[in-house]
Amino acid sequence: MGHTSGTPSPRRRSERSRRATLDAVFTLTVQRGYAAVTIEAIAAAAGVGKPTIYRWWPSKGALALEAINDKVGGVLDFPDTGDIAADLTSQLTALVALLNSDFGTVYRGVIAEAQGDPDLSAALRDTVIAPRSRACQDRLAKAVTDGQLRGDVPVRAMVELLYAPLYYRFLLHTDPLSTRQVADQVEWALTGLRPVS
Amino acid sequence: MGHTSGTPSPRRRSERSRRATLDAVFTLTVQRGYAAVTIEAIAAAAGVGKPTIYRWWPSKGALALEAINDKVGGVLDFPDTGDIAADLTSQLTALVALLNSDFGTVYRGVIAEAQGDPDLSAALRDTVIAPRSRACQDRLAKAVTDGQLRGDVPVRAMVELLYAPLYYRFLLHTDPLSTRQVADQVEWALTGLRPVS
Amino acid sequence: MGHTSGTPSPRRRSERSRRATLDAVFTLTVQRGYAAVTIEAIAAAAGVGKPTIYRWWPSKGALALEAINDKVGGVLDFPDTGDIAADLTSQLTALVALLNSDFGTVYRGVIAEAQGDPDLSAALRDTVIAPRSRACQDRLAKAVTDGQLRGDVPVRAMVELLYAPLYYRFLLHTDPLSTRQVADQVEWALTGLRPVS
Amino acid sequence: MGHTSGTPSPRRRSERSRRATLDAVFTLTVQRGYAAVTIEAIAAAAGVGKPTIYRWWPSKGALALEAINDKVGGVLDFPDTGDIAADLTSQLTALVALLNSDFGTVYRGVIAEAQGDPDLSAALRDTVIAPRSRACQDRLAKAVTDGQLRGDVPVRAMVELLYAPLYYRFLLHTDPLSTRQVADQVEWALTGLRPVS
DNA sequence: TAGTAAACGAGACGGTACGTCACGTCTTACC
DNA sequence: GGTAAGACGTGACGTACCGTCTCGTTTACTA
Repeated sequence: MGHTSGTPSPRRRSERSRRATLDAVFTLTVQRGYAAVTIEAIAAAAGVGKPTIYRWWPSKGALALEAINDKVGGVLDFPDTGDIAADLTSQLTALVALLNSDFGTVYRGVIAEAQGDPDLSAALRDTVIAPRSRACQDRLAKAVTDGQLRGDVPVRAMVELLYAPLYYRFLLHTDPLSTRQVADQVEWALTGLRPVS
Repeated sequence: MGHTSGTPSPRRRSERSRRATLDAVFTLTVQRGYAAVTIEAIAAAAGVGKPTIYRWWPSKGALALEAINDKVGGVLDFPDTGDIAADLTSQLTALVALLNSDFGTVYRGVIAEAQGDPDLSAALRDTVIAPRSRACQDRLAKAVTDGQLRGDVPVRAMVELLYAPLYYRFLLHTDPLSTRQVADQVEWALTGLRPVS
Repeated sequence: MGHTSGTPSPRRRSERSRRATLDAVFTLTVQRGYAAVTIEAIAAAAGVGKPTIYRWWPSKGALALEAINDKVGGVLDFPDTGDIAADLTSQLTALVALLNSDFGTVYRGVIAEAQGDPDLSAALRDTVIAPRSRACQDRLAKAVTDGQLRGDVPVRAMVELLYAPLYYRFLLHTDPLSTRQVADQVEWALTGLRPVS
Repeated sequence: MGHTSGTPSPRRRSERSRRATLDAVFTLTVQRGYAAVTIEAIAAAAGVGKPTIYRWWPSKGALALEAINDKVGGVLDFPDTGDIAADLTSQLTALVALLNSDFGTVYRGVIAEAQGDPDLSAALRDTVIAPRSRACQDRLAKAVTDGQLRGDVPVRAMVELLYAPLYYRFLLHTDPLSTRQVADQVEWALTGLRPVS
């Protein structure tokens, strides 16, 4: 839907146009906010024709998602120092820094758009969230094996307990995200809210 | 911004138009999805003129937010049976049911729109999230006093640890929200992820 | 076809927009040539929105046709001095002058466009050509009654014999149209149309 | 204008492509109407690359004009039975038949396009109209010499008096062209052109 | 019990962006 | 080297909504 034709052969594709388009999405979104960016403006800023954009991406959301993945694509490995609390803290701190950067502005827009676009939602989950969640789950599983974490809680639930508060603040704007709180939040998630008996 | 004139006197306001408009937003959003609903369609469905809508609401988001608050407005009291785990479970279960209903569709749309609209974001926080968060915080504070929860963790952080995973699934669509998992999730948040020593 | 909706009520129509649009078509066509004029350019030059144009006219051709009729609308009466040759000469001379003016540029464009648009072709025939042809036929019929023209040649054929050479030069650009040749041309045609003495 | 480069050497030119292109123009124009035919569609239908078309023809009009000349190119000789009325009737009847055939559809399109394209207009005049007009003029001149036509009317004007009514109906669609009326029309025109006995 | 001023429905308006189409140019690979 | 295929930048297309602005018409307070 939206494609000019049925997925053209990428052999003759202009890498120059691809790069300029992805860069323009990022720049414009940071400047004006995601919702205010139009495909026309992207095309103009990138020095690219609109049909070229529609030839390769079905929507602004798909374009922005690729821009995001293009920016942070390779970073997938989870640290393993042996200390699960320290590893989680360093990883979550990095995520907070990322969400507070220009990247966060674009990411927020994509998440917003995905609320009304199932295809984009699936792509967002599959290319951004799921891979990182899995990397985290692997590290948590090892911590379980090491005896540092309980074995009777699904690692998927652990991931949510650790990451969800960050997204909560990121998307609902109740409190600003700060890298300084991360260590405490990890600790509270690991220790639980009940008093030490 | 968006108002036809400087805040008209609400004395002569037509309650019939207000009701029809709010109902139309809700119905249309459920039918077509939030992003696909236009103010023109709302006006037509409600049998209302466009200027009437712009006279009373600055944007589709503000309109949808009022429709939401109109739907679940009064429910603000937090149960207190003396058992904090049970109270949290019942409350979170109710929220999950709500998010999985038609209400969730509209709510999702408003949250999405708020990502690019600071006014709407603030209104969403102040009228929907903050009051309920405060009610929960009060109940948690009492549980701290009762010795059921630790006193060295801020209640705001507790609220996030409990609610955030629900919003995480609601907005990122990693896993479906189910009322059956709520009790376990509450338990894990309260107990922590470390093994029982 | 092309209408935004099914013929809106003309009661609230903006006369200012109508005038500005018709004037813009004329001005732009004279400046750039009919084929080079776009509806976007018309809208911009008239200070009018594109949808307003599409609301009231189905195509550029229909718009240009109305501009033409707006320009020369009332002139329909055929002179009658009693001398058919003189009357035809004055009328045809006026037509040649018109075709050689800015009007001719627009008229040519409409005739060209009508070649591929049956609706426009019919409208052109019914609103421009047929009424004037009929007026001429009436005058010719009177000349027949007066004994100045043969009665055994259909007046429609007479009209063609008189007018067609003008259109021939106008559209095929074989020779320039000149007002000075008109009298001779009328004379040559009439020699054949006069009653056998 | 439009040429990819400055007139390539026609020695290596593919006759197969030329033929297929000219045939495609004709077929598509008859099928869809001249205005609706695009160069892309011609290229696709002919199994020819677009640059090949632009290499050899400057515009769709030039292409269609060549297709026309390719179709009726050789027919230039005017009959001479000694009877000018009969010769004119047979020739004009043939033209009417041609204009009412598929050829007429393409021809109409070219004439329309020529209204806004001086180059095409000149080419149309020089390659189609002028040669046939000259052939007719020659025949008429002989008839003058033979004493069948007046000597004081320019043969160019005679040509117009005879041919213009056909083009008038062909382009303005006031009445359908019929081969049966031709003899009468020739007669009416000639009555004026015959020498005063 | 009018008179009147507001809010109202309807919808035309000047705009902006949409997603598509065809243009004419250019590049690549083949023959 | 001419050719087919087709991606490219460009720009106009006709449409959908935007938010504003008249219009007459209710409607409900005032006098």
